[in-house]
Amino acid sequence: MRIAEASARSGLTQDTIRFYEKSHMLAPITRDARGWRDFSADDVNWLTTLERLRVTGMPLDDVKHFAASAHAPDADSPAQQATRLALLQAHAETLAARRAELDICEAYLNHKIKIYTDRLETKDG
Amino acid sequence: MRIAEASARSGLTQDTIRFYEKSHMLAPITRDARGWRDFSADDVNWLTTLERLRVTGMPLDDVKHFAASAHAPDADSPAQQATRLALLQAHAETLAARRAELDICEAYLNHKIKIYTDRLETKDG
DNA sequence: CCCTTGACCTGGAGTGACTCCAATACGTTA
DNA sequence: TAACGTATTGGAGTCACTCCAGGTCAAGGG
Repeated sequence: MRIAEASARSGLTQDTIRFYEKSHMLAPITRDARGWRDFSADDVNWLTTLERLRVTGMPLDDVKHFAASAHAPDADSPAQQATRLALLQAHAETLAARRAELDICEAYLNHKIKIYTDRLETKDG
Repeated sequence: MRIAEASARSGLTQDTIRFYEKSHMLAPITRDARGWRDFSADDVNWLTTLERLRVTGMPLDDVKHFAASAHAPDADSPAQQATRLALLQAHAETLAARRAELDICEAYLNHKIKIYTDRLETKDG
């Protein structure tokens, strides 16, 4: 399929897909007679995985390591799988930390909002 | 106080404080005879507020509007307070959305992690 | 008196992860 | 033949910092 469909299916923009290809995060994408990219179903699955990692905010350097491991000749060896698992686990920890931060921020914001609403409500008192 | 102490108290780096000043997000900071910034307690309170907004990921444009309202001559008027309240409420909504996204991402990550751990555990079977 | 140290100053370049744009190419439709 | 739609490329722009080179100034040490 062409880049428009790959984009629609993976949720990544066409620009982001091209950017990921430039950054060596994809297996080589074949080209048709016109020089247009021709994505396989596997390619789209990989793009979808990258999209999920991206939404979680995993740094591109980590995504690159993940990609390198997944595209290595021995990608399915226990060692490579352990490498990828370690990346995912480390990232899960940063997400947990971010959630904690988000909690604090929400509490702060709600506190501030309450101060403002209280003040505005009693402006005639 | 000087910038080092303002930085320590507010949690912002010295570079970020200078950047915020350049970007007109602070009330004018007085300078001593040497030309060094001299922060008042009020200045530091304001920096601390900005740090909280920053950690929540409020876009700088919004923070600038917030700052403009807080430093307006009629900053304490109901209209200006309502302006700031609206900014905070809008931001609280984006935080709620981000939390929802984070939930989905954590679920996805945990799912992936489980797949890997299961596969590695049974590698000898 | 000079030298070093340390805290600060400035303008400007670099970073990460895209995102947008101009110029170009090619096949199809009117 | 011209316009249209879909793609290509390299490179510039964006956001929110972050870092750096080169400089000033006051105090302390030899």
